[in-house]
Amino acid sequence: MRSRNHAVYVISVAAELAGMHPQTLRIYEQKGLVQPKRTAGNTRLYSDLDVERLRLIQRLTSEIGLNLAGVERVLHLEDELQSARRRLDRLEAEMRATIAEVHRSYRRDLVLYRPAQAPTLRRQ
Amino acid sequence: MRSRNHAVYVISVAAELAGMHPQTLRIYEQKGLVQPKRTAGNTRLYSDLDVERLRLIQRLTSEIGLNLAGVERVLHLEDELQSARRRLDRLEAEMRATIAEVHRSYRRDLVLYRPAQAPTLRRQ
DNA sequence: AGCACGTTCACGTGGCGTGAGGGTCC
DNA sequence: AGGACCCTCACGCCACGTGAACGTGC
Repeated sequence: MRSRNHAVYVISVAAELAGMHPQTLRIYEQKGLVQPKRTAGNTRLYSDLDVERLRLIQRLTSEIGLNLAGVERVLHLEDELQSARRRLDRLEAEMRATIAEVHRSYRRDLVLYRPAQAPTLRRQ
Repeated sequence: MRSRNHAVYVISVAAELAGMHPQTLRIYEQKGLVQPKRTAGNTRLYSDLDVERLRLIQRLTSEIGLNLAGVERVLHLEDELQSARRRLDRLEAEMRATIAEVHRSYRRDLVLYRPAQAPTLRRQ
């Protein structure tokens, strides 16, 4: 599965996979929308991730009707939104954990009022 | 300050305030980007909020180069992002409050181990 | 009665996709 | 040596802004 994610394609293949004209891919690179690697001989190499990104751009332009400035902006905003939502989820989990931790700490405190039983209760 | 927020403008004035052509404003309304009120005689009335929105659209199109589909999408995404960030802030505050509440509840529980003092400690 | 509003249509410009021409690499 | 890559230029189409024409409201 590692090797599959590292498959690379020359521009004609990548264009076919994304359903686009090869020249279009060159324009997209020029505008900074995709950054394929290059061989020593300057040939573009598109990864699966690059192709996926191309398909996303394809959707944004043809279905939604964005121009390239819009694609750039929307991709950036969607990244931000996704990261904000991830932070939200993480914070929620953290909140539950912290509250549980507070409960646990008080339970430890409580046993101090019954010193005779403390040793047995305290193990783990 | 209440009345200032309810100022309204006919299309020529609103267009001037936003630095746009009146016809452009009609197109934007047709595309759903702004929704000015109407008089009984069908004349458009733009509020300060409408004008502000027009200025924002102006920035997105002229400075950033979005087309109208992009403006619509970006405005929507920015709304979502803002609401996600607000939720994040609220959740943070709520988290602090909840943890404080847990602490307080345990402090009440603790006094139960000293029934003689409980009545006085319990008030409030 | 006149001016600014309403709508619809037409034109110009610019962004974007597509193709051709010519050079280079495998 | 041939085919696919590289780049640049040119053409065509469509979106958008702007203006004109014509009717309506204040």
